[in-house]
Amino acid sequence: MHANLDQTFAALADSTRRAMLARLTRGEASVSDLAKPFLNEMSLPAITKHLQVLEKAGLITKTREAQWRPCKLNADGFKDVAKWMDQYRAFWEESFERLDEYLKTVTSKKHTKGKHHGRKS
Amino acid sequence: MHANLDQTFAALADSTRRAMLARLTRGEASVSDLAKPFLNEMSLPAITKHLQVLEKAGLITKTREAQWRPCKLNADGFKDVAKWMDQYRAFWEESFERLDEYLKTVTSKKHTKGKHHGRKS
DNA sequence: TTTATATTTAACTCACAAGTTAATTAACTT
DNA sequence: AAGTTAATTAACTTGTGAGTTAAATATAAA
Repeated sequence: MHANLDQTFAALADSTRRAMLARLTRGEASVSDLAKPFLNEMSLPAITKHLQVLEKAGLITKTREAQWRPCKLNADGFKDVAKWMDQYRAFWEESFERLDEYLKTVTSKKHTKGKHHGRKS
Repeated sequence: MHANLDQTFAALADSTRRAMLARLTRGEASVSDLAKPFLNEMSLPAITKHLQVLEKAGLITKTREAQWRPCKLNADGFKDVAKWMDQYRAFWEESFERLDEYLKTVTSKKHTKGKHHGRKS
């Protein structure tokens, strides 16, 4: 099932779904595990739908274990996004450097280096 | 005008808008420049709306020059996405490495290294 | 001042995403 | 077999995103 970027970005455009992904960085979780933080805000079928969106977007995979459906992150979707982002990396990293240059001219205090995700000094 | 991730990802979930961003990597462009490739598929007001979405998402900025509105990429939106992606980088890069390991076990041919965007060997 | 070019706003339609409740399927437990 | 827990499906409502056409605004050129 090959997701396209439209689906993947659309899946990411929802904070509930992003929170679910964040939870999954700490390891596999069942649907009800993932649902727990949201059951005061929305119903279980809503959760099921969110997970279906994430799965079709290639961001998670769901397996079966007795009556549970363990979910885990799927690298495919993330890779697609990362690959797409790569064509813009030069642009926004350059803009970090412009900021650095700027700060050097207006600031006497030293500003911490390596703040920008440790990349490119 | 501070965009949130919901808006930014939603803006990216449309191939017309992504094509506009791609065009802008080659430099500033007016609304009608950006519209040109799409005018057989959609009207000019539709283009205007797409650009408004991109602007509110913090992905482009629009300025004024006579009757034109030159647009250019805005690093802010890209940084936000990149920052968010960073918390998953370890995960999907690790999965590249797992793939490397796997390929070593099933393949006798050498497979090219540094293919994965040159990162992490 | 009129006309042409560039872009936006207004008002509307249509499709679809996100939520709901009620009913259903699936596997385990007693 | 009956009951419990986990998750999904069905059917529906509602809000919003993406497109439309027609009209309005803004600047430049004649």
